[in-house]
Amino acid sequence: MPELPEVETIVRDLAPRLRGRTIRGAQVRWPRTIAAPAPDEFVAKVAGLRFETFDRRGKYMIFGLARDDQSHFRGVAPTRWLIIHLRMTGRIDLSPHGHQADPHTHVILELDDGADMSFRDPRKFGRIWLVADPQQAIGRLGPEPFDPTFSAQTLAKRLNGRRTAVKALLLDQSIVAGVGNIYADEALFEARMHPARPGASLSPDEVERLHVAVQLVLARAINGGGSSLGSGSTNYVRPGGEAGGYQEEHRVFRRTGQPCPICATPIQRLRIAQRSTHFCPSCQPE
DNA sequence: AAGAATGTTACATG
DNA sequence: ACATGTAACATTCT
Repeated sequence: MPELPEVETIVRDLAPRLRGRTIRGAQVRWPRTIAAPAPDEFVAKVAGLRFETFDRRGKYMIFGLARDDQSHFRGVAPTRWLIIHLRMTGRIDLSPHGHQADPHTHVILELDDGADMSFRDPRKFGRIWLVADPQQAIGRLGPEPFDPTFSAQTLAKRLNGRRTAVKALLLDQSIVAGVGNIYADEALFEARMHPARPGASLSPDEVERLHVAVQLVLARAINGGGSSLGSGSTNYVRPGGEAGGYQEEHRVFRRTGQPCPICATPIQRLRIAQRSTHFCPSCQPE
Protein backbone atom coordinates (compact mmCIF):
# COMPACT_ATOMS: atom_id res chain seq x y z
CA MET A 1 0.00 0.00 0.00
CA PRO A 2 1.98 2.92 -1.19
CA GLU A 3 1.71 5.82 1.25
CA LEU A 4 3.99 8.83 1.43
CA PRO A 5 7.21 6.94 2.35
CA GLU A 6 6.74 4.38 -0.42
CA VAL A 7 5.97 7.07 -3.01
CA GLU A 8 8.96 9.12 -1.86
CA THR A 9 11.19 6.03 -2.17
CA ILE A 10 9.93 5.32 -5.66
CA VAL A 11 10.49 8.90 -6.84
CA ARG A 12 14.02 8.89 -5.38
CA ASP A 13 14.79 5.57 -7.10
CA LEU A 14 13.36 6.80 -10.39
CA ALA A 15 15.02 10.23 -10.55
CA PRO A 16 18.56 9.12 -11.48
CA ARG A 17 17.21 6.50 -13.89
CA LEU A 18 14.85 8.82 -15.74
CA ARG A 19 16.51 12.23 -15.66
CA GLY A 20 17.09 13.40 -19.24
CA ARG A 21 15.28 10.42 -20.77
CA THR A 22 12.79 11.12 -23.54
CA ILE A 23 9.53 9.20 -23.93
CA ARG A 24 9.44 7.80 -27.47
CA GLY A 25 5.92 6.46 -27.33
CA ALA A 26 3.23 5.03 -25.07
CA GLN A 27 0.87 2.10 -24.92
CA VAL A 28 -2.39 2.26 -23.01
CA ARG A 29 -3.92 -1.15 -22.38
CA TRP A 30 -6.56 -0.08 -19.84
CA PRO A 31 -7.83 3.35 -20.88
CA ARG A 32 -9.45 4.26 -17.56
CA THR A 33 -6.01 4.41 -15.97
CA ILE A 34 -5.51 7.68 -17.85
CA ALA A 35 -7.44 10.30 -15.92
CA ALA A 36 -6.57 13.17 -18.28
CA PRO A 37 -6.48 13.96 -21.11
CA ALA A 38 -8.41 11.38 -23.19
CA PRO A 39 -6.25 8.23 -23.59
CA ASP A 40 -5.53 8.70 -27.31
CA GLU A 41 -4.62 12.32 -26.69
CA PHE A 42 -2.36 11.18 -23.83
CA VAL A 43 -0.51 8.82 -26.17
CA ALA A 44 -0.14 11.53 -28.81
CA LYS A 45 1.05 14.21 -26.41
CA VAL A 46 3.41 12.24 -24.18
CA ALA A 47 5.68 11.20 -27.04
CA GLY A 48 8.68 13.50 -27.39
CA LEU A 49 8.61 14.73 -23.79
CA ARG A 50 11.74 14.52 -21.65
CA PHE A 51 11.93 13.92 -17.87
CA GLU A 52 13.29 17.05 -16.18
CA THR A 53 12.08 17.25 -12.56
CA PHE A 54 11.06 14.72 -9.90
CA ASP A 55 8.72 15.49 -7.07
CA ARG A 56 6.10 14.18 -4.73
CA ARG A 57 3.04 15.76 -3.17
CA GLY A 58 1.18 13.59 -0.66
CA LYS A 59 0.92 10.24 -2.41
CA TYR A 60 1.17 11.77 -5.89
CA MET A 61 4.34 11.43 -7.98
CA ILE A 62 4.97 14.55 -10.05
CA PHE A 63 7.30 14.41 -13.04
CA GLY A 64 8.10 17.65 -14.87
CA LEU A 65 8.49 17.06 -18.60
CA ALA A 66 9.82 19.32 -21.33
CA ARG A 67 9.54 19.06 -25.12
CA ASP A 68 12.61 17.37 -26.47
CA ASP A 69 12.55 18.96 -29.97
CA GLN A 70 15.93 19.59 -31.55
CA SER A 71 17.26 21.39 -28.47
CA HIS A 72 20.25 19.79 -26.80
CA PHE A 73 19.90 21.91 -23.68
CA ARG A 74 18.78 20.20 -20.54
CA GLY A 75 17.15 21.71 -17.51
CA VAL A 76 14.55 23.81 -19.29
CA ALA A 77 11.38 24.62 -17.40
CA PRO A 78 8.83 21.78 -17.54
CA THR A 79 5.93 22.47 -19.85
CA ARG A 80 3.88 19.38 -19.02
CA TRP A 81 3.40 17.38 -15.85
CA LEU A 82 3.10 13.61 -15.68
CA ILE A 83 1.33 12.80 -12.43
CA ILE A 84 0.85 9.29 -11.07
CA HIS A 85 -1.18 8.10 -8.10
CA LEU A 86 -0.68 4.43 -7.24
CA ARG A 87 -3.72 4.20 -4.97
CA MET A 88 -3.69 0.70 -3.46
CA THR A 89 -1.86 -1.72 -5.69
CA GLY A 90 -0.18 0.40 -8.34
CA ARG A 91 3.50 0.08 -9.00
CA ILE A 92 6.17 1.21 -11.44
CA ASP A 93 8.47 -1.28 -13.13
CA LEU A 94 11.46 -0.65 -15.34
CA SER A 95 12.29 -3.39 -17.80
CA PRO A 96 13.93 -3.83 -21.21
CA HIS A 97 11.82 -2.65 -24.13
CA GLY A 98 9.61 -5.31 -25.66
CA HIS A 99 9.58 -7.60 -22.64
CA GLN A 100 6.49 -9.71 -22.01
CA ALA A 101 4.10 -7.39 -20.15
CA ASP A 102 2.09 -9.14 -17.47
CA PRO A 103 -1.74 -8.95 -17.60
CA HIS A 104 -1.92 -6.20 -14.96
CA THR A 105 0.32 -3.79 -16.82
CA HIS A 106 -2.00 -1.02 -17.99
CA VAL A 107 0.32 1.67 -19.34
CA ILE A 108 3.80 1.41 -20.87
CA LEU A 109 6.06 4.38 -21.58
CA GLU A 110 8.85 3.57 -24.02
CA LEU A 111 12.06 5.43 -23.19
CA ASP A 112 14.89 6.47 -25.49
CA ASP A 113 17.43 4.32 -23.62
CA GLY A 114 15.74 1.05 -24.53
CA ALA A 115 13.83 0.69 -21.27
CA ASP A 116 10.09 0.47 -20.69
CA MET A 117 8.54 2.22 -17.72
CA SER A 118 5.39 0.25 -16.92
CA PHE A 119 2.48 1.02 -14.69
CA ARG A 120 1.13 -2.19 -13.19
CA ASP A 121 -1.96 -2.20 -11.00
CA PRO A 122 -4.06 -5.33 -10.35
CA ARG A 123 -6.98 -3.43 -8.83
CA LYS A 124 -6.96 -0.67 -11.43
CA PHE A 125 -7.57 2.12 -8.94
CA GLY A 126 -4.35 4.00 -9.81
CA ARG A 127 -4.50 7.01 -12.11
CA ILE A 128 -2.17 8.88 -14.46
CA TRP A 129 -2.52 12.48 -15.65
CA LEU A 130 -0.68 14.51 -18.27
CA VAL A 131 -1.56 18.12 -17.55
CA ALA A 132 -0.31 21.68 -17.97
CA ASP A 133 -0.87 22.47 -14.29
CA PRO A 134 -0.41 19.97 -11.42
CA GLN A 135 -3.43 21.44 -9.66
CA GLN A 136 -5.62 19.81 -12.33
CA ALA A 137 -4.64 16.42 -10.95
CA ILE A 138 -4.02 17.06 -7.30
CA GLY A 139 -6.94 19.27 -6.43
CA ARG A 140 -7.29 20.24 -2.84
CA LEU A 141 -4.64 18.57 -0.71
CA GLY A 142 -3.53 19.47 2.81
CA PRO A 143 0.00 20.51 3.83
CA GLU A 144 3.06 18.32 3.34
CA PRO A 145 3.99 16.73 6.70
CA PHE A 146 7.50 18.23 6.60
CA ASP A 147 6.42 21.68 5.47
CA PRO A 148 6.29 24.52 8.02
CA THR A 149 2.63 25.00 7.03
CA PHE A 150 2.01 21.72 8.86
CA SER A 151 2.51 22.76 12.48
CA ALA A 152 1.00 21.73 15.80
CA GLN A 153 -1.03 24.94 15.57
CA THR A 154 -2.44 24.32 12.10
CA LEU A 155 -3.16 20.70 13.05
CA ALA A 156 -4.98 21.84 16.20
CA LYS A 157 -7.10 24.17 14.07
CA ARG A 158 -8.14 21.32 11.78
CA LEU A 159 -8.96 19.00 14.70
CA ASN A 160 -10.92 21.68 16.47
CA GLY A 161 -14.60 20.83 16.86
CA ARG A 162 -14.34 17.45 15.14
CA ARG A 163 -16.09 14.53 16.82
CA THR A 164 -14.55 12.13 14.28
CA ALA A 165 -11.93 9.66 15.50
CA VAL A 166 -8.41 11.06 15.32
CA LYS A 167 -7.37 8.06 13.21
CA ALA A 168 -9.94 8.96 10.55
CA LEU A 169 -8.73 12.56 10.62
CA LEU A 170 -5.14 11.46 10.00
CA LEU A 171 -6.36 9.62 6.91
CA ASP A 172 -8.06 12.79 5.64
CA GLN A 173 -5.68 14.07 2.94
CA SER A 174 -6.93 17.63 3.35
CA ILE A 175 -5.65 17.73 6.95
CA VAL A 176 -2.19 16.38 6.22
CA ALA A 177 -1.09 14.90 2.90
CA GLY A 178 0.34 11.40 2.56
CA VAL A 179 -0.67 9.47 5.68
CA GLY A 180 -2.44 6.16 5.02
CA ASN A 181 -3.55 3.25 7.16
CA ILE A 182 -0.11 1.94 8.11
CA TYR A 183 1.42 5.21 9.22
CA ALA A 184 -1.74 6.49 10.89
CA ASP A 185 -1.62 3.48 13.24
CA GLU A 186 2.13 3.78 13.74
CA ALA A 187 1.94 7.53 14.44
CA LEU A 188 -0.85 7.08 16.97
CA PHE A 189 1.19 4.44 18.76
CA GLU A 190 4.22 6.72 18.71
CA ALA A 191 2.05 9.48 20.22
CA ARG A 192 0.58 7.02 22.78
CA MET A 193 -2.88 8.01 21.69
CA HIS A 194 -6.02 5.91 21.33
CA PRO A 195 -7.12 5.92 17.67
CA ALA A 196 -10.80 6.41 18.52
CA ARG A 197 -10.26 9.63 20.47
CA PRO A 198 -12.42 12.41 18.99
CA GLY A 199 -10.30 15.06 17.29
CA ALA A 200 -11.78 17.75 19.51
CA SER A 201 -10.80 15.90 22.70
CA LEU A 202 -7.03 16.32 22.23
CA SER A 203 -5.26 18.76 24.53
CA PRO A 204 -2.71 21.15 22.99
CA ASP A 205 0.04 18.91 24.38
CA GLU A 206 -1.47 15.86 22.73
CA VAL A 207 -1.79 17.63 19.38
CA GLU A 208 1.88 18.53 19.67
CA ARG A 209 2.75 14.90 20.40
CA LEU A 210 0.74 13.72 17.42
CA HIS A 211 2.35 16.29 15.15
CA VAL A 212 5.84 15.14 16.15
CA ALA A 213 4.84 11.49 15.87
CA VAL A 214 3.54 11.86 12.30
CA GLN A 215 6.80 13.46 11.18
CA LEU A 216 8.96 10.97 13.06
CA VAL A 217 7.21 7.87 11.77
CA LEU A 218 7.16 9.09 8.15
CA ALA A 219 10.84 10.11 8.27
CA ARG A 220 11.87 6.73 9.67
CA ALA A 221 9.84 4.91 7.05
CA ILE A 222 11.45 6.90 4.23
CA ASN A 223 14.86 5.99 5.65
CA GLY A 224 13.77 2.35 5.65
CA GLY A 225 12.67 2.48 2.00
CA GLY A 226 8.97 2.11 2.82
CA SER A 227 6.96 -0.93 3.94
CA SER A 228 6.46 -4.12 1.93
CA LEU A 229 3.74 -6.31 3.41
CA GLY A 230 2.98 -9.90 2.47
CA SER A 231 4.34 -11.63 -0.58
CA GLY A 232 1.51 -11.40 -3.10
CA SER A 233 1.52 -9.72 -6.49
CA THR A 234 -0.23 -6.72 -4.98
CA ASN A 235 2.62 -5.95 -2.64
CA TYR A 236 4.68 -2.77 -2.84
CA VAL A 237 8.14 -3.08 -4.34
CA ARG A 238 10.59 -0.46 -5.52
CA PRO A 239 11.03 0.16 -9.27
CA GLY A 240 14.09 -2.12 -9.20
CA GLY A 241 12.00 -4.93 -7.70
CA GLU A 242 13.43 -4.96 -4.20
CA ALA A 243 11.23 -4.77 -1.11
CA GLY A 244 11.16 -1.94 1.41
CA GLY A 245 12.46 -2.61 4.89
CA TYR A 246 10.30 -0.62 7.22
CA GLN A 247 7.75 -3.39 7.79
CA GLU A 248 10.29 -4.85 10.23
CA GLU A 249 9.92 -1.70 12.31
CA HIS A 250 6.13 -1.73 12.56
CA ARG A 251 5.13 -1.59 16.21
CA VAL A 252 1.38 -2.21 15.85
CA PHE A 253 0.27 -2.41 12.21
CA ARG A 254 -0.91 -5.97 11.44
CA ARG A 255 0.51 -7.18 14.74
CA THR A 256 -2.81 -8.12 16.36
CA GLY A 257 -2.23 -10.44 19.34
CA GLN A 258 1.52 -9.91 19.37
CA PRO A 259 3.12 -8.24 22.39
CA CYS A 260 3.39 -4.46 22.48
CA PRO A 261 7.10 -3.58 22.08
CA ILE A 262 6.82 -1.27 25.11
CA CYS A 263 4.68 -3.15 27.65
CA ALA A 264 4.06 -6.61 26.11
CA THR A 265 0.26 -6.24 26.26
CA PRO A 266 -1.25 -7.97 23.21
CA ILE A 267 -1.96 -5.56 20.35
CA GLN A 268 -5.67 -5.15 19.65
CA ARG A 269 -7.52 -4.51 16.43
CA LEU A 270 -10.68 -2.54 15.81
CA ARG A 271 -12.45 -0.90 12.93
CA ILE A 272 -12.38 2.86 12.44
CA ALA A 273 -13.57 4.60 9.30
CA GLN A 274 -13.96 1.19 7.60
CA ARG A 275 -10.26 0.51 8.08
CA SER A 276 -8.65 -2.02 10.38
CA THR A 277 -6.89 -0.21 13.19
CA HIS A 278 -4.16 -1.59 15.45
CA PHE A 279 -3.16 -0.28 18.84
CA CYS A 280 -1.90 -1.15 22.32
CA PRO A 281 -4.78 -0.88 24.80
CA SER A 282 -2.37 -0.19 27.62
CA CYS A 283 -0.01 2.35 26.00
CA GLN A 284 -2.83 4.06 24.11
CA PRO A 285 -5.65 4.36 26.68
CA GLU A 286 -9.05 5.66 25.66
C1' DA B 1 -14.76 -23.22 -1.85
C1' DA B 2 -17.81 -19.35 -1.12
C1' DG B 3 -17.62 -15.08 0.95
C1' DA B 4 -15.26 -11.42 3.29
C1' DA B 5 -11.46 -8.43 3.69
C1' DT B 6 -8.11 -5.58 1.82
C1' DG B 7 -7.12 0.33 1.43
C1' DT B 8 -7.40 5.08 -1.47
C1' DT B 9 -10.07 8.63 -3.20
C1' DA B 10 -14.05 10.80 -5.51
C1' DC B 11 -18.58 11.21 -5.21
C1' DA B 12 -23.23 10.92 -3.21
C1' DT B 13 -26.36 11.37 0.44
C1' DG B 14 -27.85 12.73 5.02
C1' DA C 1 -19.27 22.42 7.27
C1' DC C 2 -19.54 17.80 8.95
C1' DA C 3 -20.51 12.78 8.95
C1' DT C 4 -21.28 8.52 6.76
C1' DG C 5 -21.51 5.34 3.05
C1' DT C 6 -20.47 3.50 -1.60
C1' DA C 7 -18.19 2.60 -6.05
C1' DA C 8 -14.17 1.79 -8.56
C1' DC C 9 -11.52 -3.45 -8.80
C1' DA C 10 -9.01 -8.24 -8.26
C1' DT C 11 -6.32 -10.73 -5.23
C1' DT C 12 -5.72 -12.66 -0.77
C1' DC C 13 -7.44 -14.20 3.49
C1' DT C 14 -10.88 -16.82 6.44
